[in-house]
Amino acid sequence: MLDLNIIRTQPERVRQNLLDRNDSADSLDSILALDVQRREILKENEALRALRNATSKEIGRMPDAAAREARKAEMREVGDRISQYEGELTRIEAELDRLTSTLPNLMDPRAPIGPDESANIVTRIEGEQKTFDFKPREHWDLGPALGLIDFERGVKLTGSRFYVLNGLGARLQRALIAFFLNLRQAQGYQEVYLPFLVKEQTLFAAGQLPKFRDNLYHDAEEDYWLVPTAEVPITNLHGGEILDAEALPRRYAAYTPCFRREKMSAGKDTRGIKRGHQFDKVEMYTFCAPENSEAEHQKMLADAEETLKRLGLTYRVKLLATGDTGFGARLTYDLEVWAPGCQEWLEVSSVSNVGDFQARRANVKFRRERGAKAELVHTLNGSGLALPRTMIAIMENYQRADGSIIIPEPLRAFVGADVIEARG
RNA sequence: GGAAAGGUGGCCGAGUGGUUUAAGGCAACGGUCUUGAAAACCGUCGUGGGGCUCGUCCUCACCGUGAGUUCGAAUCUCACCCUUUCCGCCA
Repeated sequence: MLDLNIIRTQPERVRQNLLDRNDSADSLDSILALDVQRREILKENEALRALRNATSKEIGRMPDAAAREARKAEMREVGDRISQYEGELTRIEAELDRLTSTLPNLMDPRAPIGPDESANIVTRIEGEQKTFDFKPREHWDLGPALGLIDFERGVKLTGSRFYVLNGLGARLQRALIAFFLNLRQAQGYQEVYLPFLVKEQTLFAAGQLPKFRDNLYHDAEEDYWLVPTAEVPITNLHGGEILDAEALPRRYAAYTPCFRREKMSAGKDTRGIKRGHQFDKVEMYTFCAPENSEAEHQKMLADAEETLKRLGLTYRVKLLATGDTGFGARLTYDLEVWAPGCQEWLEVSSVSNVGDFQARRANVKFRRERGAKAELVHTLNGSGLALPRTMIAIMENYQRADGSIIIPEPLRAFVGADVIEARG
């Protein structure tokens, strides 16, 4: 959520931001008009309420019954007018909320300006794209061949874009989760285990609702929503709280499955396990003071990169353009890992500084010192990492000519094997 | 799922229609006293919105949430949510 005061005082900045994001700026003028209306009515309504409060007190002290009744009649009329104004206010505020809650965050000026992903900038490539003396196979070929991935049975159980992991396939994923969480802990993130079902307000605070309703799974019976990322529950861990300055930064790491309807990317990446309706992820999340969010952003990016380095995977860092940056983010780096089988750079992490955007929606504040005014914190989130695509990268990068896959050293203890052997 | 009790500021807790401007206490913070500390005493001590004369200012809202009754609601009515205890069920 943007600060209404910024919308009011710097409307042109907000308008330009919407245009840079390749978003519509149509609602802006309505918002400004509603804001003026709201304050006019509020002012008059408050004057009436003040009058009624004062008069009601008088009535309580009046000894004369007739005079009392006359005053009551007057106040009945005032009450009617208050009701009218409040009906108006309710209507205006609902509309104002509806419109402002769909405005995206203001971009960091360092983000390249451009309408879509074509304007993203690759800032670095770390490592060499591996070469093979045979033609590397794609994971959708290798996985079933080694008995790691079973696409048919996933479809049988649920439908398209669901799959089953078997044996060492399942074990490899579990190993990655344990490896990630241990690394996060060493990097200063506290592990949390969270509900995978949340209520509507939790999704609103994280910025998923109302705008991205179509991409979420919802249980109508209980009015619960399946989390699309751990970012959603973590954002609300401190919802409505005022944190002590000494408690910041607060860094969390959580493993959760993520559920996405993928309505917005229907038809894209249907092959393999790159884009399912359910996938696992370890997420990093930080609450900090505003002046520290840039440093925390760099730390989180470095922490995510460290994961890929330890796994010996080649990756590149992208700075996302205005038109490709997520709704709540001010600045986002994507990490993309090289998959030599399908010959693609796969996004395994997205590391964003969200500023006070989610903190305002979730009402998370901190106090610099006793007696100081509570201020909104900044929040940051980053994948650390998405599991299926990391699995793809490992399978495709560590495959050998005979069809077997070497397990990267840091995972061996967790998997309990050094190699996934080809089947006879 | 059933029954009962409950939900008031950071915490405890009073408040059943108007002297409440949410009492009182605890904790915290500032001060006086003290060689220092404790004690005692004095003071400060919620969030959000709006206004202008921008202040140690005025005003509105908020006592789980939402409606309702009333000139006036923390207080009365209705619905819902949550917590605790007991019962049932269950990994």
